[in-house]
Amino acid sequence: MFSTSCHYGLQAMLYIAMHASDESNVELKVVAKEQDIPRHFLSKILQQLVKNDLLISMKGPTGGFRLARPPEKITLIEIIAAIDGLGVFNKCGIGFKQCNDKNPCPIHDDYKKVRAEVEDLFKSKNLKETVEDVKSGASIISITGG
Amino acid sequence: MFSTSCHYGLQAMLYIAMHASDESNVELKVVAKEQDIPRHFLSKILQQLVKNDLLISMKGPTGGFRLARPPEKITLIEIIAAIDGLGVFNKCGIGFKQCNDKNPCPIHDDYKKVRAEVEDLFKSKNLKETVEDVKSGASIISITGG
DNA sequence: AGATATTTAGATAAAAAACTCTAAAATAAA
DNA sequence: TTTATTTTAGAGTTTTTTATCTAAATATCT
Repeated sequence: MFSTSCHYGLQAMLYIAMHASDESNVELKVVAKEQDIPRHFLSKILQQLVKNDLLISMKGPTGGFRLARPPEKITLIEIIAAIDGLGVFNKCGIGFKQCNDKNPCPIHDDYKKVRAEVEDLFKSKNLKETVEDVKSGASIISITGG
Repeated sequence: MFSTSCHYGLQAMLYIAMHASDESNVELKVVAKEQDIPRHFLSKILQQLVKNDLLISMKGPTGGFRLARPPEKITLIEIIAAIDGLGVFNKCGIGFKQCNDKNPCPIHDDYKKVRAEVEDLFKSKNLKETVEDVKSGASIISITGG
């Protein structure tokens, strides 16, 4: 569904939402280690999220990353949009370039419907909700990190 | 969602279902040209579909490819299974390896549901239906080929 | 048998994605 | 002001995916 980079981005954002605050950052190396993501690769991804105003970064000691906005104001689809783009939610299921509402492929209508459901799912879920889910024990985001 | 190979495989199967019969084959080069797929690349994909008993191939003049079974006995998910495998329908939406029903990620339940809907869509659609859709003018599978 | 047409197979190449390394820039703390 | 620590940036590598080329195998037709 999404690229590896996009998965890493989502995972990292979830981790940062859990562990950073208005007064404290979480370091790249910690995210990388806890979420088992290649450090330098993650570095590029977080830079991209900074550029897209989803994260704030600070250099030097006590530096690191924190959310650019309150977690309830960041939905998962924004993270996807920043990394993979929203193309996935607009592409033909069979890969026909010319497929659209006027020129539908044999599964166009059905596929369009479920595609929209997936999109709605990521659009409706924000980081605050994911943090609450993890803190309540309803779900997990890493083996160690809860 | 699926790899380029998988898209090509689906497109080619749809084309062959439209243009081959019990007594006639359709040639690789025709599928490649009409569906705008790189010829030698498509060759590998069709070989894979032959090995998975979805196509029959014949060499020499009048040779080519035809369906291994009646089109109503081939569902789209079999094509996907032969090329990409069914992994897509079983993977975490956020990319967590450890995510499952016991250890759910924050979107596990929702994602699982829509993932199953996508799977059902490809499971329920067979090649006969797609051919009928195209022949009735309800949908298209290529610019030239109807 | 010979000519022609087709798939099969293997080697190779190009492009994209995933990942690594090193050095520079910035900043907090001692 | 120096040192230590962290992000940033750019180049470079590896792996995977996508695509191409050539020759062999097979089959049809004359």
